[in-house]
Amino acid sequence: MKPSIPKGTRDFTPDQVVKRNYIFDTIRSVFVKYGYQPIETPTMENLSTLTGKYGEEGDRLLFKVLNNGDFLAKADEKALTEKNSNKLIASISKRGLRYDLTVPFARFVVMHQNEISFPFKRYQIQPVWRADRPQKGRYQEFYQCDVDVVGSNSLMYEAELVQIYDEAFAQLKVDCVIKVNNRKVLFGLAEAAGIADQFMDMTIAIDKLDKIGEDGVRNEMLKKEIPDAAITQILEMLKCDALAPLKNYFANSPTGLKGIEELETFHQYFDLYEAKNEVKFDITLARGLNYYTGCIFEVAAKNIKMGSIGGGGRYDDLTGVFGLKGVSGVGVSFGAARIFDVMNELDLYPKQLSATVDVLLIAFDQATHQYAFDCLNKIRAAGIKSDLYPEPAKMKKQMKYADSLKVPHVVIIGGDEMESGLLSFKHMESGEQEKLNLGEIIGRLRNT
RNA sequence: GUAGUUGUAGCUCAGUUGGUUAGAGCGCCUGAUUGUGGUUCAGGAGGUCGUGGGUUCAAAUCCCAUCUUCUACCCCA
Repeated sequence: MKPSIPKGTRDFTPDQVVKRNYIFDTIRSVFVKYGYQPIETPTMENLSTLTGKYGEEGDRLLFKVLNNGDFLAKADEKALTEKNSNKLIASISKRGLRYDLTVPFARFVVMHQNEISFPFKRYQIQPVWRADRPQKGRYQEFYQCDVDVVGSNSLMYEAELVQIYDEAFAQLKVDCVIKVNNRKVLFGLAEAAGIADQFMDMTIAIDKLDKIGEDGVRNEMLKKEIPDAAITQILEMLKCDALAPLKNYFANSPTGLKGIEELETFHQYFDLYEAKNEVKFDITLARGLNYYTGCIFEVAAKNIKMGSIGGGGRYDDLTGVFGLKGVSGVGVSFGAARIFDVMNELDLYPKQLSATVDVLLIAFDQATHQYAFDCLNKIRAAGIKSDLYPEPAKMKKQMKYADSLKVPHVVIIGGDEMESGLLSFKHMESGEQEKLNLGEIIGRLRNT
């Protein structure tokens, strides 16, 4: 049969995994430094845990897992004869693949509430699945790196999470702009314009501003039957790039004023930190996921056309649906696949990143091969990544193998070398070669 | 889910109005070089033309279906 993989998924070669691990390790080290603890959750969740948490669109993008056994015998016959897929699902699928890491985390917090102490700071690096149409930078399977803290309303954490973004991307050398807004400010816009009940429609339209422009947003809102006067007022308010002038608009919107106050508090903390990337208030930042209630964040890479490489925000009551009220959470997510793509295109990886060994040993006959194996053990005992060509083959073949693996050094062991104990140590890039004993070779390799 | 697009050697791609045995570059293998890779030269291997049907004397080429790629919506990391 012809091998293939499902659409929107991909294999990772050793080279790519090394790069991806570099990203994970970098991000993880920042998480750990800021005091976050690792957790993992199952690949599959109960479908009931997932449905309804991501809006109608999200439900459509959920991967459902078909029940085992004779699932058709237990299927909803009415839905089956009606060919009503949505209705049928409940009776033939009780599990689904995780869509993000936030909802499973909320479930985790509720289930383990008596074992964890609040505020609980966790990070989680695992793949998620979405049945979306694949495009550039959009896959059906991709890793997310989430950091969240639940059980505290302190805006210190908003500042901390933006710091984490800044520090992680600075370490990865990805230039980016971190956009900050507050859902309450957006609500203030709707309230000030007298269309509080159409808040969601307004938000979705505003979110597209940089894509479809002011006129596009106006049309979008007109379609949703938002009054012309309100639209004009909203578009006017959207021109604000600072907090102070907004206060006048929000005179009659307590929620809007609260949003401003939260952003001001955020800045009181955050401004004590010297950011390496651009961090800016962007009133047009909306974000789709509707569980956000306070500050929201999004990260966009500079110098490249790519969707957002991270996003997050505060959600006041995510655990509420699982029966735990009044626990506030705030968190951000790193989109590993997109960061990976950005770093590939901009070639931002450190040069020494390599999947292979520091030295390859080669030998020419059975006696030298066994001698070389003994040398290999000693080199490995010294903690140096090393390997021996598996058989005494032609030198050309072995050298070519070393070259294709980009091994920086080769140790050549023939009869002369074995007798004298002075091995030929070759530096592949320069082509230079010298005779050294094993101890000296290990010393050289340690210093590189 | 809607609309379009792509698929030919390991990779990047040619392939005429349908017409002999489907090509190139790179890569790979062998040798020139019995102990020296990345350069050079000579030779060689490698293809169900995404898959399944159909039209035709004849299909990589035309038609239909399907899978996949990429793109715009939608949404999003």
